[in-house]
Amino acid sequence: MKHVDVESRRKIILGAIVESYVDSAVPVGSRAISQRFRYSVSPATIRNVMADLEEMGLIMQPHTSAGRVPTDKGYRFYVDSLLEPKHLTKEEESIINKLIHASGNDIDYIMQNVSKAISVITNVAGMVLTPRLKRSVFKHIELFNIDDSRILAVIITTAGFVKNSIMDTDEHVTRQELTRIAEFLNSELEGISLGEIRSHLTRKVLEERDTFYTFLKRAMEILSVPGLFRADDHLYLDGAACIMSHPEFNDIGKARLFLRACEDKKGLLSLLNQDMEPDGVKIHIGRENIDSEIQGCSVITCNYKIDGMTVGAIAAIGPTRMEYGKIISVLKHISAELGKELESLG
Amino acid sequence: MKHVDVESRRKIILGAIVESYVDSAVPVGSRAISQRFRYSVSPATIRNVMADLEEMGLIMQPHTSAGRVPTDKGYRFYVDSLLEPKHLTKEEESIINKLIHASGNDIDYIMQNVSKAISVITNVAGMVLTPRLKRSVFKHIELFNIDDSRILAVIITTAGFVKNSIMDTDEHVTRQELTRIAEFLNSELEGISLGEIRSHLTRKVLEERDTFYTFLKRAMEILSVPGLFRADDHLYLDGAACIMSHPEFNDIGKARLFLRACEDKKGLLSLLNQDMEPDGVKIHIGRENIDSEIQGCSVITCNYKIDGMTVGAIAAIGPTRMEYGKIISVLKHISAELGKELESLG
DNA sequence: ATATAGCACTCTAAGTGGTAGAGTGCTAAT
DNA sequence: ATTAGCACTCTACCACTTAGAGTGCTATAT
Repeated sequence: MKHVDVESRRKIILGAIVESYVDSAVPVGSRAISQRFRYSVSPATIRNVMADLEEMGLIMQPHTSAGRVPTDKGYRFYVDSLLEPKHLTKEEESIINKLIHASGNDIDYIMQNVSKAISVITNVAGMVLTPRLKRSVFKHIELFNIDDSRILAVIITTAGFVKNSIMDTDEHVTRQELTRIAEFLNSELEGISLGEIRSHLTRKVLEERDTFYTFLKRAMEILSVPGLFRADDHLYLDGAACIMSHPEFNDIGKARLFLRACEDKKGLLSLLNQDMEPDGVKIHIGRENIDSEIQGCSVITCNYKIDGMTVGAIAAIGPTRMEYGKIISVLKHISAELGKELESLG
Repeated sequence: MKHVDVESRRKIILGAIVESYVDSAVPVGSRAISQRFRYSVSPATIRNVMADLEEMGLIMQPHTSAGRVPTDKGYRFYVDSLLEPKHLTKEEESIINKLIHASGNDIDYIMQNVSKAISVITNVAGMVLTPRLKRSVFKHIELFNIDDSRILAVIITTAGFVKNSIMDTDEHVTRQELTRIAEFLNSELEGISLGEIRSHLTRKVLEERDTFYTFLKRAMEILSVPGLFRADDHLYLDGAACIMSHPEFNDIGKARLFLRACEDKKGLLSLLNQDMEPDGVKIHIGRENIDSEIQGCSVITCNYKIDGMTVGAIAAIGPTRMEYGKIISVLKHISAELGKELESLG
């Protein structure tokens, strides 16, 4: 630390400030940093560097005679440039794995446990976006009458998801006809993602206008029931309570805003959806979030995959002052484990 | 008010204290009560009555020179003996009905909207317990292979709920055999509640030991897959944020306890389950709740029915200081509307 | 040229004392 | 039985003080 160039020293000290502040939630002063390096540099020197960092907008003082606190920009720099991957402890891994893999084969239950796992390990709120059906691949459809005017359709995807939907029909469709339609669809749609089914069939109708027309049209009608492919975008959230243990939510007003944002779900949903495309971990710090209600918060998201295909996302949301390194590792790990678990169901 | 017997006067004043406190969250003094009755009795008289009520344990003083606050016992007396039914406004009814009936035929969405309706109208948290499958009546089952080693079972109930489950089999079961089993079950189980299916079949096996034995046994095996009748006890919760606007949660510690209790769900779940049996509205005040975490809170629950059969429950949870009259009316109304909505899906 | 010690300065958090106001209980009068 | 009057109690609020943490600047040492 004694003889390094000014650039490296700034980085080292910024890192120390961020880590110390994340750890203690108290503005960190020059003395504390100096101590952290066993007084190999004096507080006065640290103060000079701090003045630079403040000028660069990476840290700030809540008031004149307080220590420094990282700004959003400071966190961003920390996250982008000097964050080191943090390994999970054996214990943590085992808690996570237990929660995920002991869930039986009920998707709902798995999702609940995953969001709980995130929040328990990271001490911020955990979220999970259910696997998008649209991104799943068609495997099998079954159609049958449940009474004179209603048909039940059951679709199974390669990943083992089952989606069913009841539709009303004006005219009675015979069992034979339903079987024929199902057989046709089964051979026709194999390997197509659910999101593409409608456009695929429309194309087919145009191509084979004469031969199959009425038959195809009926199949289309059946599949066009609303709800069959409706985005099944359930958002699981857990650990909103443990957020309250962070001092930034001592102000009850902020706590309420945060909870409201969590309950609203629309904003978070769109954020997760938008973050699903690029692979890997995405980080949104403080004011970078469009959603004004959760400024002062950071959101870290990560997609998860089944058989190499992104189908959903998990996330952690908490105060800007969060353990970025740890949370990133946790999300990566959970994303992988969740993928495995879902594949094993398929 | 001037010339009534002492007993009635006590009741009237207790009622006034409760209502005033519920309204303002401020300990109510003798002056305020006197004013409430246009000074037809003087503060001094009120004080005498208050001293009696305090001795009876119905009200208490936070400190010597403060007004009075109802105790749990006071609320209980108020709720049991002097609560008058409160009618909802047209607006409120229309908001509720819009939320419930505009939900399409997706159960998940309906439940979400019902819990939101409760919390929006009552300004405390709303909860809904999904319809218990076990209490639903069997209508139809369909079985088919999805691949060599797995079978998909789809059960439909008279109320129109669909439940499906995938089961692994050691040996391949042919399509013909599945059809025969399904036909058998369809004729055998009609009108039986899902909860009774297993015992019904066990009895059957014993009765017809010789003729059908292996056939029945296979049917049993298929139906005994875990998860097919597993309690589908999803608990929907909404409005945890609006709880924070009540002054009793200004203490962040209490807020955290409350949130934790809401997230834990186990306690609430068992409370709702236990309250499902008796018909109508049930009220749990403060320390009456076993769950120590939500002491200081009250829970009001109400069952709901499909075709006269109780299948689930709704509830409101908030600080002890809540608008009992209004919330009771809201839950009654929503219970009825939810029942209607679910019947219309069946 | 860089690092450090020393010092004056600033600001907060916490504690102190004093006051106004709300509410009570008791007693005596109606 | 009811009420007016009064002494008493307790809280909430305000102004004020003080200790302590942290800073920036300057002069000195390396």
